[in-house]
Amino acid sequence: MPRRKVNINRVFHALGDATRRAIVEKLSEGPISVSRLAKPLDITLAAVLQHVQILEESGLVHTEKTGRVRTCRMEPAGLSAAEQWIGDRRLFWEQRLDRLGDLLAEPDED
Amino acid sequence: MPRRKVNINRVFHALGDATRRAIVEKLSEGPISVSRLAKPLDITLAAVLQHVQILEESGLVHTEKTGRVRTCRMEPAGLSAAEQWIGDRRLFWEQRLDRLGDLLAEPDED
DNA sequence: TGGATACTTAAGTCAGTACTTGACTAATAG
DNA sequence: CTATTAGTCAAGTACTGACTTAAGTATCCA
Repeated sequence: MPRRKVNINRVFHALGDATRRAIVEKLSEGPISVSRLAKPLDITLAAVLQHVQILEESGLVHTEKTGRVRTCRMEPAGLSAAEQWIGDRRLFWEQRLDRLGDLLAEPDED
Repeated sequence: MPRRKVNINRVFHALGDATRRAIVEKLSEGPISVSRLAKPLDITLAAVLQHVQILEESGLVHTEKTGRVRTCRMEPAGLSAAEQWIGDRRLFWEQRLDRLGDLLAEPDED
């Protein structure tokens, strides 16, 4: 159950940034703190936090603070929403090709 | 075979814009001219053209000019690349859950 | 208690992006 | 041939978005 409603608009916007995709890649290996997320990235902790917030608002990521550490984890529903949007497009595309194929396959020569 | 190399970075960036996703939605129903693409959108033709160019550079869309009409069509490889990136993330996520499940499932077996 | 750690917040900078306008070219219909 | 249609190009503007710095809070450790 997602803790926050997924917004497809925000999800795609969030994934549009390479740094945020790098964060998602890291998070898909498992939960991790903000500062450990920041370590391999060449930007300040404050900047990483901003990215994390955007990811959280999109519904892709959930975070939780325990003591002074904020732990980030994937919220798979966000990615699923994006995947489904893409899948829907492919569905349209394939249905269209099917109809096209039907037309071309018509055995109506004489 | 894609006419242009797909760049995952550009693909996600292109999909990050709502207007461009609307264009992709329209194109997934079938090829269409730039001006017909522009009609339902509340922006100028020039702006639409700019979006189409970005989509083309990302490898999501292919366009071709015949006479004075430029026809745009989907290039499915672009969407597939994005879908695969997402799928890969989910794979990592699920593998992690599996390992976690294994640990939790058998406290005193063997 | 005091210093280090892990964020958090606010403000500001700067580049990139979406969009417009206006002038232009090329194809096509009357 | 002329008018219209369809797109193209080049500036220019306004806004957004990524990033930084700097100062602040809360927690943890010795």
